Amino acid sequence: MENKKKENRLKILEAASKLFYYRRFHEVRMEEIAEAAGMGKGTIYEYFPGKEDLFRELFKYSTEKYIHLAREASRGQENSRGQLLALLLNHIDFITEYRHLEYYVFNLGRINFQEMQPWFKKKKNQFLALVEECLREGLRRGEIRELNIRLAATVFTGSFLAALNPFLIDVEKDGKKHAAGVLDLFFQGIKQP
Amino acid sequence: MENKKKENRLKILEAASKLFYYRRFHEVRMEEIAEAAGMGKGTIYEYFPGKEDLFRELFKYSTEKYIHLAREASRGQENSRGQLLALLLNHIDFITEYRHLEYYVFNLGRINFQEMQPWFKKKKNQFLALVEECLREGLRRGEIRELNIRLAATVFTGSFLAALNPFLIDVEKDGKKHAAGVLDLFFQGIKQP
Amino acid sequence: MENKKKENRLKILEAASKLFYYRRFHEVRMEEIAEAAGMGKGTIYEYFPGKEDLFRELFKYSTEKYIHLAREASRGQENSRGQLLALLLNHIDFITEYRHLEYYVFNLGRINFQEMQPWFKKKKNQFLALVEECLREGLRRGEIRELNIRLAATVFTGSFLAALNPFLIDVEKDGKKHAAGVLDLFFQGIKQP
Amino acid sequence: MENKKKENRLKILEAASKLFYYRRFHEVRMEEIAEAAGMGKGTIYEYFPGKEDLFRELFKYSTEKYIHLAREASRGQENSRGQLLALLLNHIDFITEYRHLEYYVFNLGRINFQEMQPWFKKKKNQFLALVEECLREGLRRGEIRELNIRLAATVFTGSFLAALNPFLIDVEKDGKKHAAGVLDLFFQGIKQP
DNA sequence: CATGAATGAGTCTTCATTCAT
DNA sequence: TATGAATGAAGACTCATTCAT
Repeated sequence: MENKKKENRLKILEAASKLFYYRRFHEVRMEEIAEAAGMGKGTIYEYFPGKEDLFRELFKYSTEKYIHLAREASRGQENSRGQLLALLLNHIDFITEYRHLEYYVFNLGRINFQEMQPWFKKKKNQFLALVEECLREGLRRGEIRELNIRLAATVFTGSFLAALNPFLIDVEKDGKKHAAGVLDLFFQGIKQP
Repeated sequence: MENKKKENRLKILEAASKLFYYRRFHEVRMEEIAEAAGMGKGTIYEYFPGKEDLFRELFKYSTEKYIHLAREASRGQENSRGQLLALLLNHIDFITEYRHLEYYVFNLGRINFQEMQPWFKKKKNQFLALVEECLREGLRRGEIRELNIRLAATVFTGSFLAALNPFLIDVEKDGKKHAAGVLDLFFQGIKQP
Repeated sequence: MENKKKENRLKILEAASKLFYYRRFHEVRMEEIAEAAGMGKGTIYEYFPGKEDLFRELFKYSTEKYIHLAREASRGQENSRGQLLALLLNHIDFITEYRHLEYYVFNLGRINFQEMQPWFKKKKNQFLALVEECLREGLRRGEIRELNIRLAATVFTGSFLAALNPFLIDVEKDGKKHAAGVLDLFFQGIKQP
Repeated sequence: MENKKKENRLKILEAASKLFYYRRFHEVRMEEIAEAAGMGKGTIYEYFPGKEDLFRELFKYSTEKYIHLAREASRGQENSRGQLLALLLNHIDFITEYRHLEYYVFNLGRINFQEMQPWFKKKKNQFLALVEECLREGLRRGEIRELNIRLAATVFTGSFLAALNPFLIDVEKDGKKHAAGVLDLFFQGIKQP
């Protein structure tokens, strides 16, 4: 029974995330979510107090999934280049396979979910710490020059976004093939040596 | 009369953009926008056919303003480093002073404004062309090594998106002071030479 | 305009009171009230914040109307018997003509409208004061024996209820013809002299 | 088994009557009633077909209880004054101890339970007959003057409704101490002899 | 028999939009 | 041209009721 409960909760989150990706909050009706989750309208309210709450839970769920997958990906790589490439490729996988979740992770922060700020800060630091760890080990192994680790981690993460932000490129078409290029740029810089 | 018309239109756009920054589309009522713009509810409909349209116009307005300001900023810089720094600083200024507009430029792309896709693509290319131009000149002057210009432009732009994404850093506090650091990293890369 | 506003408010109150008399709160839909008041559903919300508020306002409106009519009725009677009879007849008129309002005046007190208790107490005392005034004058004129005026006022008012409570008689059929009998009993008592 | 059935039915009625006293029909949820009765939501439906039915049964249950207690009270009194006082005191006891039931007996009549009208009329007459019996015996014994017995019974009953109507007095504080006063007034009248 | 998870009919309420002034 | 009172379509949410366990 406890299992059924968790399962249903997940069904709702997954259904909702897909619907919310293409349409904004007010464009998605609770009834649609229920239908997509294969249950009755009223049932959603057994699992979430309301639409707003469901939306916030989605935000949490997505962020945690992303960080979890990133951690898995970087594990089992031997050098920092491999680890960072793994993070890049994972990112592209995520925004392709879970593109409906990516929106929450990277863009919802700006919206005024006041009460979630502390939680969000924690998650952000968890992810940056992961990148920093890769860089720090690279430094130890002499793969990376002496530099501001936190800044580098931030910029690296930003380069991911460069690879995906619709203002810049079409991820689905060009994402994966650009990953190595992005990483090389990050490693080598653009300056004439 | 023609002037009054333009003035009112602008008043509405400015008022709306501020309200939409902190709250989502469905959280802002037309009446509020009217009030903030100093006019009656019905009057907005003299200038925009509806709420959705107003929102899209906001998108256009913001994007054009951003590109205009970026172009101005890069002008009058002598080397590519100066130009790129100018773009970075302009970006930070923009997201500080016009933070309520930035949202539209960099995040609304993902939302399915089907009919605006072509327009959006054009604008995106206008901006990337500006960055590419800076890089290409740097290349000509020997400041920059041989590389894939378009990719570099994309990554560069991504790097300063990194400088603002709330998932990563607190722009208001840390934005400006990181600009040079971000640029240096972009120029030098992270690899041990 | 100010006039139109008051007029509409009244239209709603009158329509609502009729509907609420025969059916309970949850049985009457806002849409019905609107229809009965000759306006659109949304318009009611321009005049009352919600259904509950409308209900409470109805309570106030009815009580005030009753007291107003009672005051008018007792005026212009020369002796206490005439005044009390006028009150009785007015009561019967009220519960016949405004039967839909009477419910609120005499029965809603028990329901937990906590925040209205002080207001309600004030109204109750206004009415009892009116009855007491009749009795006190009767006493002065020697029409009435020495007695506890407040108690007598209370019992007199209760006798009204006797004349109307559906647990006891059918007001519409038997109300008016019993009024004088009730009053005589009140004056003479039932005891064998 | 048959016993258990009755016991549960009573548990539900008692629980429901308490909840309905302070809140209106639509404010009390079946789940609450079930909880208060110490059973599951579904179980109530084993005993009552629905919420409305439960409410009507409550009405019957309360009315019958009241009449039963009144009958008991008037028994064993020697003169009509004693009997009427007993009825008054019983009424006050009832509305104090079973205040949650009183509502049904004296106020629900007005609500349009069409199909219950005949039943209700019968009960009403049963009670009035009880009061009339007291008066008739008083008349026989010469305690009471010649009068319209039915009217007197009605007014008497009304007089103690007065003793409880919240429009008039605060029963809990003032109820009992006024009983004798009310009765005296009823016996003596207010007229100067 | 007892239960409570699932359901969806039913209703309040909001708010973009209209239009008479 | 500007307005804001009136409107009703649309949707979140509640809760009586059902029924599989």
